[in-house]
Amino acid sequence: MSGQQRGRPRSSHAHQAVLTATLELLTSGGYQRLTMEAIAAEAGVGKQTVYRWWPSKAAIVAEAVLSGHLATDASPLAETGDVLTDLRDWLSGQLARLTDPSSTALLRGLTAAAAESDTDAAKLYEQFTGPFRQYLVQRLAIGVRQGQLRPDARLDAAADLVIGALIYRTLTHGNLSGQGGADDLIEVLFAGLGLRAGVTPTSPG
Amino acid sequence: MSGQQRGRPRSSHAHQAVLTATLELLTSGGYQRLTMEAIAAEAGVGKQTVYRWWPSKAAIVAEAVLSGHLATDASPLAETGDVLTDLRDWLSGQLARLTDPSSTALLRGLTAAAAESDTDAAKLYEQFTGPFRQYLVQRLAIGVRQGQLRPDARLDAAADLVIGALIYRTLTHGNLSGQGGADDLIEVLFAGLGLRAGVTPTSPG
Amino acid sequence: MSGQQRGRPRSSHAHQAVLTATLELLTSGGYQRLTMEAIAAEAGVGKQTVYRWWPSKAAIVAEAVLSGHLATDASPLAETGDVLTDLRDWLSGQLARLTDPSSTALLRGLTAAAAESDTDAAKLYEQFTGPFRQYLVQRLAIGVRQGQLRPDARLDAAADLVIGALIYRTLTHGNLSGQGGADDLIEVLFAGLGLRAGVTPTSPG
Amino acid sequence: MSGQQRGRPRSSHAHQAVLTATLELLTSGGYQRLTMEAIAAEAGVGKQTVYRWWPSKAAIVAEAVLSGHLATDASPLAETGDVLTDLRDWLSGQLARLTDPSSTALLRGLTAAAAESDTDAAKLYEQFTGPFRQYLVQRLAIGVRQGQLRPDARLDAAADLVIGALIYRTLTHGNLSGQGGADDLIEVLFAGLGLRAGVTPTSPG
DNA sequence: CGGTAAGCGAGACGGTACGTCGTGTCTTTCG
DNA sequence: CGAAAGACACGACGTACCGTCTCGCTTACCG
Repeated sequence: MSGQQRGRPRSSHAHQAVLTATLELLTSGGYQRLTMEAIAAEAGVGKQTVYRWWPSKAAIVAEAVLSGHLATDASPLAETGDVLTDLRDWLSGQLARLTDPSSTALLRGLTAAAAESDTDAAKLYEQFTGPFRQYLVQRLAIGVRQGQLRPDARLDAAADLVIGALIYRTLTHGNLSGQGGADDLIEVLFAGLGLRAGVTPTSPG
Repeated sequence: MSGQQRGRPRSSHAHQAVLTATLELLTSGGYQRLTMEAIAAEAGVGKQTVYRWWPSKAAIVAEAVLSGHLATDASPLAETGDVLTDLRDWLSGQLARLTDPSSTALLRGLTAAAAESDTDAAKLYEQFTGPFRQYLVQRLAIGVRQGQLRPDARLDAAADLVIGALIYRTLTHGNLSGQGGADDLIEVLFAGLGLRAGVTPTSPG
Repeated sequence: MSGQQRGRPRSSHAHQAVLTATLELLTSGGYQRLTMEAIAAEAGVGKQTVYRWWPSKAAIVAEAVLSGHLATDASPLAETGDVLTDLRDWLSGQLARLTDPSSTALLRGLTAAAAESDTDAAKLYEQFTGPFRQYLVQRLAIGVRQGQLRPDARLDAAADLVIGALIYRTLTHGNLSGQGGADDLIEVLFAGLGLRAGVTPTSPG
Repeated sequence: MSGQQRGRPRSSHAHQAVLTATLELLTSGGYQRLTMEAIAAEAGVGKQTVYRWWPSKAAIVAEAVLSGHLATDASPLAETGDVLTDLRDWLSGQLARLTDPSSTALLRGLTAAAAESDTDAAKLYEQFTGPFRQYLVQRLAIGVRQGQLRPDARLDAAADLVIGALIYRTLTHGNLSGQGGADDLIEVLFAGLGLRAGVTPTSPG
């Protein structure tokens, strides 16, 4: 009878409350207000409980991101059949979202969490950007299969360029011009991917 | 004129010592060791002196970057006449530098400094990446003038893509494959810039 | 009942250590060395713990005095049956003790603590001198009961005079002449200034 | 002789302003507000000027007291011919003055200044209380000469008792009962504790 | 009358201590 | 035996004064 549940079981309620509190504090007050004490207090949870489940602030943020508590808005790209349009729309949407203060707060907080921990940094960042990267590559791969893109296009590198630019622009430029910014990136990107005949990579207008 | 010198003039020695100490601590111990007290102690300076000159840690790092105390290795691109070669070499060099632990520590510290201050973030980041961006655009502009690149190429967007990718890869990937990584990025970039006939953008077999 | 014990109880060990450290620093280095940081360090205690228990330095000193951690040497007067002898001996003893550097350091520190806080001053002083005052009045009262002193003698006023003189002499005179000083005070106390016939010293009806 | 006047003479205006500022700060805000910087600022004087003239805060207070900038109200006792009345009136007046908040602030500040400096303490205190003591002894001596007091009365000891009691009562008791308090002290002083027959209070020859 | 020397207000300097806040660990009681 | 509560040792924060040190500017005496 040794394998039996002893003592009080872990409270999944506490677990959820911590993740929710983390979201709340991160989007509202930035990374500065995201202290372990504030998380515990906001969640109505003992500090020890937080430390029992997560080794660091970065770990909490990481799980909050992965578990969907943080609205990262990582959505698959549309598949209209035209990879150019789909990518442009997706990129415009992402840039639009990044004008929202809570999104920039989140991204900045994430960056801070990554920067502060030598060990968790890479992991955290990859977990956060992973889904975006995955959706991007998936859609581009379809474009390749459909003959719209060169078969030997470096999809991974392209995804890195796109995501890196998104983050970089968010962190540096105060105001992002939603549509124009996307078009410029698209412009550079698509010719690089070897867009074939009949498709004009230039922007509308 | 009322704005004349009153009281003891500010010590440029103290000023320099703080910037030097900031570099030392940032590259050696990471952003965690970069406390105001450590900076003051390392510089042999009173804390008040630090606060008298800079309002925040981010501001110190920003000036340390700009003043050249931090070896950011932002160098102009070579001009061999072949923009492809020049960009590839430069990119390889940057990626190689970013494998150096002190460089990643610096970049991470910079990111942390940017993330911790809502106000200084954009400014700090732009100051740090500004020179890189400028050199990139300059060389690409020459390529345009020499007819190697499309006259309507979006140089700014290309620079954003490159720098964003550099930072992103540094923060996420533990190990960067110096040559291959650069080639992939080059591959995507150059066709996008409308590389003309006779120049092969593909990587070495 | 809502007022029940929650969380970790306060450490009486820390409490004691602070009082002991206060004594040590006060008697050895004077009030200047008695800083909150020094107390915490000497006691092996966090500063926060000190502030959690006491609102000010004066409060710590006050409790250290009351709790007997500070050797104030407030002892009852002997009862040989002769109030004159008992008072003279006690007074000589106190004056002798006050030639001890650590005692003067303590008294001076106490005075400094009292002076630095408008609110705690009176309380602190009274707590310190209270026992002395009490023992004095007690012995004098016995003298009255035994018919050695006038039944209408102002014992409180006499005690104030004695204690005030002790403090005053300690703070002003560098060197106190143990025996002679006591005798002079005794002389005045017991016989007064010897008001001559026809003059009534008592207060108006 | 080399000791002749060279350079700009010291500004008596600055000197006066410092003493006045010291008074102002000491009586208004207590000893806590009496910082060197506050004195210099209030006096409109450079800090160095203050340090050039006085080695310590206690020294400033001491001179402020002596120079009459501080209204210590040390006045001679009246000489109506009746030493009892004169002393009682004087004592009542002093106790009345000591109910004034600015007077207690001054006395407390003085005590603090004395307590904080091992070296200046005695000197400072004696300078402050000296005049009071002197006036007291003078009047008592007249009483002796006029045959109202015993020729062998210990006048110095009596003065110490009176002044000590005044200070002690001010520092400890929140409210001093002007008249009654004086009468009690007078009672003890003049008639003593009324030692009964057969007991000789005098000291050894 | 110009030179020289010291005092002047101002304020930055290297320090120390302040009182607060956050860290990660611990020790209670309660469920 | 987990979880809340919260005290613990520790260390960094940003501020206030300390006593010292330059600055540019008087204000005297001097040769």
